Amino acid sequence: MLQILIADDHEVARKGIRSLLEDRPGWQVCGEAKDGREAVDMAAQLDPDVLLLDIGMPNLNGLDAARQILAIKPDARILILTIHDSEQVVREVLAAGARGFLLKSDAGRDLVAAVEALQNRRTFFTSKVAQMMLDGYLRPHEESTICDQRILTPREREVIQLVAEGKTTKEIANTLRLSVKTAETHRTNLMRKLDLHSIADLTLYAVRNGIVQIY
Amino acid sequence: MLQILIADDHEVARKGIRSLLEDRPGWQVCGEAKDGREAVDMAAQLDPDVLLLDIGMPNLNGLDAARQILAIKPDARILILTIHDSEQVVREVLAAGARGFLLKSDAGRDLVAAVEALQNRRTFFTSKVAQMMLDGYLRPHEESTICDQRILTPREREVIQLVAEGKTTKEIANTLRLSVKTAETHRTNLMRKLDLHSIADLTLYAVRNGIVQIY
DNA sequence: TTTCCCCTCGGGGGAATACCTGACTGGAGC
DNA sequence: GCTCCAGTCAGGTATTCCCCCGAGGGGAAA
Repeated sequence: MLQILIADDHEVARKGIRSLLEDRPGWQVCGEAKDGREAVDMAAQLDPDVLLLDIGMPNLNGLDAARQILAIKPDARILILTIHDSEQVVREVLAAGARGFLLKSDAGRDLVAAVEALQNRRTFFTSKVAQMMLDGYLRPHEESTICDQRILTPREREVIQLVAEGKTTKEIANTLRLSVKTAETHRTNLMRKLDLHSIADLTLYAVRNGIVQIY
Repeated sequence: MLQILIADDHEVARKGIRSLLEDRPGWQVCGEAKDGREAVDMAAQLDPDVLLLDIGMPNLNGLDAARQILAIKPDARILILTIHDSEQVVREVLAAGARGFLLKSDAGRDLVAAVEALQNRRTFFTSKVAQMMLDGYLRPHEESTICDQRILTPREREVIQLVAEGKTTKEIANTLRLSVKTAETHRTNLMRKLDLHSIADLTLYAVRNGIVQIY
């Protein structure tokens, strides 16, 4: 039985995905997470075979969640679901180690095929993205904008997302199970690295770089 | 001689607009402002007949700038230039007292005609917007999202924009020529009105409601 | 006129931030 | 072995934020 975990912050999206999958014999949705952090925790507990992760989620976005999940479960096959399809996003998805990339607009048509591909340890990419990869595969990599991996460490990306979501240092420490001082240290390091000097600056940086979702 | 003031945060945009206008006999670009605040100051000093204001500008956006300019120069004719064309934006533009609305994508074709219309004390609206107004003119007004006029006072909108742009209280006080305490008061009032409790929350609110530009 | 509201400014105080120091652990890479 | 770095935690200090309080002027609306 193929165990599938769904992570999306919108319940309707989760239910919609579930409905597309659960009448399929041999497949079972073993859990639903409403953000990336829950997805990581549930992945550790439930050990799903395939994970469907939305990118734009509160607390921890889908890309960082994918990285964390693959660090503890290298065999997990991850399909990224998103509404965005820029080349930069695709690069980040691939760099995060995901096996598939599906636009939500294509999910109704292609979701079963995508999960089937991952089940058989193949990859799956939305047609538009597949074409994009063929067109621009050898183009020089531009600077990364979303969830920048070169500058920020994974922990720092987690912290900046929570900062930008309006959480206080104490809340961040609780969420990440850290001391307040450690959360402060990460925030300080972020500011030094990015040459920013206030919460508002960090928030704008996160918004501009897609680390948090606006809507 | 028709005196024209241009306000846009991008120099290339200002030069482009200027080039479209300055070979026209009887017209003169009397100044260029790089944000709304400069536009207000220059409008008071230069007393232009027609003002071309971009909406998305730092420090003070084009809509609030239009309101301030019309408060001190009721005869000024204002043309709003923007890349957005949602119905909500159009409503806000009209409510601000602008005489015209031109999409930047149409500027090359229609800018001269638009300024000509304002010169003759007529209005001008991008064709797409004109159609939109005909279609939906009598539809019930939805809640305002951009530069919300019902909840926030003009001063408060100025403050929240500066807060969300990462400025410190001291910088805000200097920009608005206020005491630090007054800037604090406005920030506090904003937080109470909006039920927000941190700079990051205010920033996200401003981003979500289009008070600041993200890109 | 009276009553609002907006704008302005101040005091005070507790909390949080910004920035510095130093230190320990563990893992990855040399 | 060693270095390097991410991650963890702590102390200290100056600054800023956040939220009370009060107060006065001015303009618009009742």
